[in-house]
Amino acid sequence: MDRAETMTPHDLVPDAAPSPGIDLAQLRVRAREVSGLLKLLANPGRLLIACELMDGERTVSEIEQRTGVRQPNLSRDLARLRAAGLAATRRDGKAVHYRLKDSRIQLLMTALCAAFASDLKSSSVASKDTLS
Amino acid sequence: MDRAETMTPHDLVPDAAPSPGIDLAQLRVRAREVSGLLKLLANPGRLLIACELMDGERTVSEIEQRTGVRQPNLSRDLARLRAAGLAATRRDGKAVHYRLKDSRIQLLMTALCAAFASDLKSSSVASKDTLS
DNA sequence: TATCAATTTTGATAAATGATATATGTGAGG
DNA sequence: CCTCACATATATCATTTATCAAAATTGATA
Repeated sequence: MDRAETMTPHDLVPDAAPSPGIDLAQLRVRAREVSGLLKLLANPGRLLIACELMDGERTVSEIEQRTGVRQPNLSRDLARLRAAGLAATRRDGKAVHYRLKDSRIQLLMTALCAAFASDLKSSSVASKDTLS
Repeated sequence: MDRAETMTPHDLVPDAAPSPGIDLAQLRVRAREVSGLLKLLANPGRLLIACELMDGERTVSEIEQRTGVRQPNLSRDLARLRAAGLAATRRDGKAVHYRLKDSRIQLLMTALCAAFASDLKSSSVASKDTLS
């Protein structure tokens, strides 16, 4: 296929780090943990769930309606978020309210918004997952 | 098991959005695309690879040495990054140099650094993946 | 050709996913 | 108290996808 196709001359890309002062050390050391967090968001359904929770507390049924993720799968995904310490719950009668608990996921979601917000140059990064 | 166990009173968590002005609309609309990008980083090896490329251009062998990802797997992961339009290559004799191409992955990596940099309260988000 | 660098392929195993069925837990009425 | 309906949780299963290691392949240089 197209192995090393682009072949751009190096001169066009200064070899320096793009963002000068960022500290990658923690990321390297905790690569497992970080990638685990990313994996939780690396699914269209769970990403939509996270979007919902960014708006504040939401009931399971509310999330189901608004994301289209089917209830059993939704419940499973919410359980995953809880197990990872990213979400917490509160029961009010029959309904269970979910909310985000961990600040890192909020930082991350905010960064994602910044990266994709007014980003018209949509790339080819795609996924084959369906939506539950 | 422990269904809705935490039961924290709602009062402790104001229902308002944590970050006021962020625009989740794009994230929702492009959930597939975004989760596809996240999936690429949602693996310890690939995350380490991305860390390397944040520092600038790197040869495949350099990345192999520094990340410990075995060469055939490394090559496949780099190919994924290329296919997603996130990385570009330049050949110099036998060596192929990789570099990051897309600004979104850089924003994302920077955000990850910010989220995990001086974050001592390590959570239980973990992954079972090994390192290639 | 011999050799080193990088890529692709293959096969085995594990994990995620989506669908469906079933169970639990809670409040409302009888 | 008992049962029903509703909200949520869990179990299970078939299918897809990701993972890693090992082997075979291509590319470039000496």
